[in-house]
Amino acid sequence: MPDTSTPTDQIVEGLTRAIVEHRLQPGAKLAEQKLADHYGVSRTLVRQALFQLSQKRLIQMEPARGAFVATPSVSEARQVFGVRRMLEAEMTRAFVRELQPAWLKSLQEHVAQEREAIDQDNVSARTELLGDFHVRMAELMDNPVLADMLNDLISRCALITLMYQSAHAARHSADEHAAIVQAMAARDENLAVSLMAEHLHHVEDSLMFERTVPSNDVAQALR
Amino acid sequence: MPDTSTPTDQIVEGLTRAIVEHRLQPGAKLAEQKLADHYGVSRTLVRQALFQLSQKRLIQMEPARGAFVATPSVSEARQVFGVRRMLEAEMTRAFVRELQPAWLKSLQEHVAQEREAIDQDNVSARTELLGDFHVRMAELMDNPVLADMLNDLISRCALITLMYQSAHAARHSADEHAAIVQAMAARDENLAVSLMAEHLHHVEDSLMFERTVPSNDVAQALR
DNA sequence: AAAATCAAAAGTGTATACAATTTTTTGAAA
DNA sequence: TTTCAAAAAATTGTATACACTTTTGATTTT
Repeated sequence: MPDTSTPTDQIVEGLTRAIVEHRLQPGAKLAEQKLADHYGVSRTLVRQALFQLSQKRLIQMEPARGAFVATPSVSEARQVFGVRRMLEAEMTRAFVRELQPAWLKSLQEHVAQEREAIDQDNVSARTELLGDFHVRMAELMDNPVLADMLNDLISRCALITLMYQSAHAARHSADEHAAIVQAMAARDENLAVSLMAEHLHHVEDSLMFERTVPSNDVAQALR
Repeated sequence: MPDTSTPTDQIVEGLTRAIVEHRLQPGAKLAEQKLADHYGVSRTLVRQALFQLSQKRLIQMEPARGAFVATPSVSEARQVFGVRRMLEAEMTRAFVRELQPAWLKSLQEHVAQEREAIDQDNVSARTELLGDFHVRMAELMDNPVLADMLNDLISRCALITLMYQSAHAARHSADEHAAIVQAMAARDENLAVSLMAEHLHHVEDSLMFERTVPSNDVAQALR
């Protein structure tokens, strides 16, 4: 496919994946020149990318000290999940009310993909798919504003989520997604909404384990 | 107070105000060099500010063509209000559940300020205050994640809202805010939630009038 | 007169240069 | 050896330079 995005977008993309997949440890320093060398561009473009990432709260910039992979606090994590519950409960309600057969099919296929990735122990794929389930709902409802917003929230969660989520918890998530889709198929609005709320509670509760300590080497993490 | 923000932040701030207060018309070209001259900095800083604004959807950047004040479509406006209803209904519920006396007092004072600005026909102040009512709730709940998110959504609305909102509609909004606070004071969770949902519907419905056409001159708009 | 064409001007995209700040290293004194 | 101080190196913040694209406007063609 022909490079549809700007160089800056590619850097944002690459760093986002590295952060969300935890190849870059929270707190890791992101030195501009090193990134520039890695991507074969000047610091100008790297800086643009870093500014964008700081707005998405994936990195934190300290004046004159540089950019660091964000280290969201437990309190911030709880706030993010709290907002997700507020938003997604009502989103689920609207989804069931406007439900179209094609939407169900799409979500069912999505859950199948999740299970495949989990069975294959593909951590980065399963992570992305588990988050995308929620974004997919917004997309199906043809609401890009909602989809964008969820995407941001979920990226932010990912920094926390993937820090802690076990394969077991991932399978649990996929099962809960399936149960939600089933409630939707039965047009049971209240059940779907409460399953979604519970699901988000479970994900939140499954998180706060101690972390592993991945590599801190930028060049290696970006491959 | 000692310049707490970076030069870039000041440009973002200045442009945000100019856009939200409609001194810069939707669609207006934002030429980098003109902005740089106005703020007495180089294009470098202006570009950083423009990128930030484009992420907040206040401006739209077209490759090699430059930055333009966003012109949100009616469909996008409806999506933004839809998301706000989803989010703020549940926020209102949580607010009443955790209600503290000091929160009520703060909101009551806020409504008083709104009415003062409306009585004095201070359009930019009333606009800001009417939006801030919603952000204030999130702040009182001590949830910066929610507050930030609402702030972004409301800025985005402002582009639409203030384009169309009459003094009459503004007073109506303030009255509805007062009614919501009253329901909160009575600890009537369901009433507060439904008043909030209705309020957002009313604001949305009051908007879609034809627009006036303000100045298109960047230098003048920024004073 | 309207449409098409091409040169000049203006504007954006990226790299580089340099000043200001922070971090690291070095070396001397306690 | 540890601690502190100063110098050196590395890094960030901003401005400028230049290539490339778009826009403008004059000129030619139909």
